[in-house]
Amino acid sequence: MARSDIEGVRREALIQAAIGAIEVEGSLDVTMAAIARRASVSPALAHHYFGGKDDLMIAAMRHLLKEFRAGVTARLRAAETPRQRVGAIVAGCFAPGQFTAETIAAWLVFYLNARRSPEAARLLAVYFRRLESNLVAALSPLTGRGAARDIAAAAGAMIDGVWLRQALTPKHAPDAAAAIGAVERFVDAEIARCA
Amino acid sequence: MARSDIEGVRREALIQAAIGAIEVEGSLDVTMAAIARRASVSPALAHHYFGGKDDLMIAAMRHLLKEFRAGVTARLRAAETPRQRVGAIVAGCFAPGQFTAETIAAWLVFYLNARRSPEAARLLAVYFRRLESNLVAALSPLTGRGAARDIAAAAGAMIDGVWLRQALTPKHAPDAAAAIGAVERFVDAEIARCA
DNA sequence: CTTCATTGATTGACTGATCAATCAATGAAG
DNA sequence: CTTCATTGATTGATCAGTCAATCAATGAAG
Repeated sequence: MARSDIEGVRREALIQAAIGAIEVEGSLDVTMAAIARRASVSPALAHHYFGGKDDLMIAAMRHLLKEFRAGVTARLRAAETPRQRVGAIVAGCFAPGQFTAETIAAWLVFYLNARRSPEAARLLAVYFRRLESNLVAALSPLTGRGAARDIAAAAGAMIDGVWLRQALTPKHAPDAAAAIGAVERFVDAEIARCA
Repeated sequence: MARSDIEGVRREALIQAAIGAIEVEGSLDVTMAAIARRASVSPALAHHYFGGKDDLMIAAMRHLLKEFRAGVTARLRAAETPRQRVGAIVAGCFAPGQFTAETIAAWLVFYLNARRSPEAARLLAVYFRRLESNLVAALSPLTGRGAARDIAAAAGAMIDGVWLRQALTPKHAPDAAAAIGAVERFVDAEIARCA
């Protein structure tokens, strides 16, 4: 492997290890040693590349955010009608990579962390704003701008709620189809109310 | 103060202090020293009454659960029609004591903790089961048992989602009326679908 | 093709701080 | 005098972060 690639590989491995450790532990209270062990490097190396634990956590969060956004935008590009665009966003929220108990637990951890870390709060705010403005844009042609805002807020809450419940019932495998169905039914009902 | 009351007073104070500390910190990673300081006692006393940190956390969680349940059952007793019973449950979820950013943060912390603590998971499971069965019982006369189950699950998810969003936007004070309105609109629409 | 200096990767050992938990001692109420 | 509440001091463990020292790859000079 070319030497210039090593840094990228290590950073990636450490970020994945951090997310994995957070998922398993259900808390940001994971040791650098545990993360480093997962990435098969020494704890010192994690500090070498990320400076400190906080920076690694922010990097891990940014990674999750980026993955999520990529899934949504890919689905949005394939959509043609406004209603399909709404469906694309909903489906993106329950994509196989996103809708697992472990990933959701990691999201929750980051949510809570945002209460303490301004940087984490800023990242999450950007994510929420993008998701909501995507939804509003997709809904506006169907319901008008004002109603679109209300529906987007409610649908967003419902999506988060389904996520949350899923994270807490590790007995059942996440049922993405049922989740999407519930949210879509809600959206359809709300659109009908505006027609 | 009678000597026999002291223990109860201290336990109560320590539980409240624990919840307060968790709310502020947004994590179970609060020190016994910080909790004890909030309760104006020494750290050693907290251990004396609760045995260990885990036990104190479980006690705090149990306390939150009990408060929540008391609010819902009080509202349920005042309801007369099935639809009113549904409304009572929804309103109970957004009661002033429950629907604050700090309390919600504490709930989230306990949620995540349930991934690690079997006792916490058991307590949460009881809470979920009760809430859902209350909802199903209230909805069944209106929609039939099968549909009631589906609607209860979706409404529960929506309630949790509204909670979650609220915990993450500490800028806005929680708007209980809007939250109740959104959930009730959803429930009404779902009931209408079954009529 | 060698040699060797440079640079980045990597680590083990260490440190200072923090924290849960313990315990023996104190003191007040009955 | 007995019992229980209460605490200060202490301990052992854990962890983030540091540092000086190796190791390995690259490339330039001869």
